[in-house]
Amino acid sequence: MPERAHRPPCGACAECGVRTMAVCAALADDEISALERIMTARRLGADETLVVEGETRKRVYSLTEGMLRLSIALPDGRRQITGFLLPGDYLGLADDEVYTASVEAVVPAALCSFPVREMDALIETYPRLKDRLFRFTRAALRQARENQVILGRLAPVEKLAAFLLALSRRMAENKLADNPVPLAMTRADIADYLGLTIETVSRSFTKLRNQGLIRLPDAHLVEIVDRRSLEAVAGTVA
Amino acid sequence: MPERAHRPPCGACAECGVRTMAVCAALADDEISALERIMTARRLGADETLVVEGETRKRVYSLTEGMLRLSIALPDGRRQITGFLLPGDYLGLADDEVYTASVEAVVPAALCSFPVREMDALIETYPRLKDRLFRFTRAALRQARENQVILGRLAPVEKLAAFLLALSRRMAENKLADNPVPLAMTRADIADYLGLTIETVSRSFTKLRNQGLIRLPDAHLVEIVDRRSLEAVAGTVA
DNA sequence: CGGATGGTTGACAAGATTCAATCGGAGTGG
DNA sequence: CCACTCCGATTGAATCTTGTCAACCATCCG
Repeated sequence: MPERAHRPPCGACAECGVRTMAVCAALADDEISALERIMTARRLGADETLVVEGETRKRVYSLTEGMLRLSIALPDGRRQITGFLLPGDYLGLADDEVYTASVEAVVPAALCSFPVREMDALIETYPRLKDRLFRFTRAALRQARENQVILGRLAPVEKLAAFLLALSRRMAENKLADNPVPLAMTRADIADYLGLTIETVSRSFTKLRNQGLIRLPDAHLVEIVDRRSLEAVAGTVA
Repeated sequence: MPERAHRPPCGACAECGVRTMAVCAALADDEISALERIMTARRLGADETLVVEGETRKRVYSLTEGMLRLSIALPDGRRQITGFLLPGDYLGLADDEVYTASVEAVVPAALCSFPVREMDALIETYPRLKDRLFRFTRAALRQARENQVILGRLAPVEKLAAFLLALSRRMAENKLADNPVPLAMTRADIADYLGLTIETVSRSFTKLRNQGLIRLPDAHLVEIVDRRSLEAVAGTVA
């Protein structure tokens, strides 16, 4: 059977790596075709833009591979990254009419794309779909509030420690390598996520390394050596 | 007719000041009794604690009068206020099993209290109730992300400007005095909300006042004199 | 009247940002 | 295959902002 354009990036939903974690997990195997029918596969190259804040919200997405960053820009160029999306995460939870954040690929990514209208219809048809999205939204809200604590009350090293632990935890939840943690994003991304400068992020990495809490085989791979102490540094946030 | 214990603080739902804004607005006048039946009125004195983070989530609330603060504490005593609740706001959107934040009254408050179990049942009975709560949750998520920008990327004066504008806007939305804005909370609350110290908050107020953007008849009343310029300072956040 | 609480202001110090230089790896082109 | 360039990351030094500590003020309440 030839490949169709609107097949999930990973083949069919049945064989999808995030089948048990993503939105679609709300649907049984015999219901999934309804979702497949309105779905389009989409691939993004590194740093490619998927959504620009302010655009009308026409499509929603489910990430299957790679990593995305959500960011909000200030008029003068400053930028705050409000979250990183991992495979299994849903994109479009927060917004109604227009996107309130831009979305770019951190690394090459694959996602399932759905028209909002048709997805909304499906949500009304399958209550468990709505429930699952509701659950996702609540989790996102908790995480955003957790981030408020990190941004507002932690010192740079503490922020980084909390970030690494949270990332490791989420990677584990989504069944990805969680130690050593591969850091797909750049120092600039981390800085814009934690409300710091790249220099301060770099120095914080060095501090954690010198204290023996982490190892850095290279700049994009973090081995958590002493999780307990790292948690102590993070103030048990995350 | 004598007052019953589980009447809304403001009388019956029909005469409630937030009837058109709160969760209950999802129900028609002839459906509201279902909500009234599971509801208990609750009043809080200033600084009284309603919820301690970590507790199991047994009840959810709808605020009818006053103001609440949501906060998360660090083991060493540092505190981040993640949000202020105004009349019409719902309490319990983010959490599942346990509360992830503490809740205290900023000023004397009145609220409708619902057992989670029975509320959940009602939510399943009245789809519009669920939809409204979903909408509330999305709005809360957007606001939390907005706060991430404020906390992560704005300078102190900018933070305060953004805070005052956002508060004024929300007060207007909830049909409360929006200019001059009554500041129910203390400088310490504002500091813990914006990730600053009380001294820096105080200095920022003084700066905005000296620039002629606001007037401060007293410490708890802010008149926005030059909204446009204040927005410029805030970087059009909020 | 006096004490307590919350707010403002000042002086100082600590810490992060800024600016600048260096390093290292990846990719390119000769 | 190697040299070169470019980009990201790290490190150092100076600056500047914010936090800290302290004093002072005003108001409220007993």
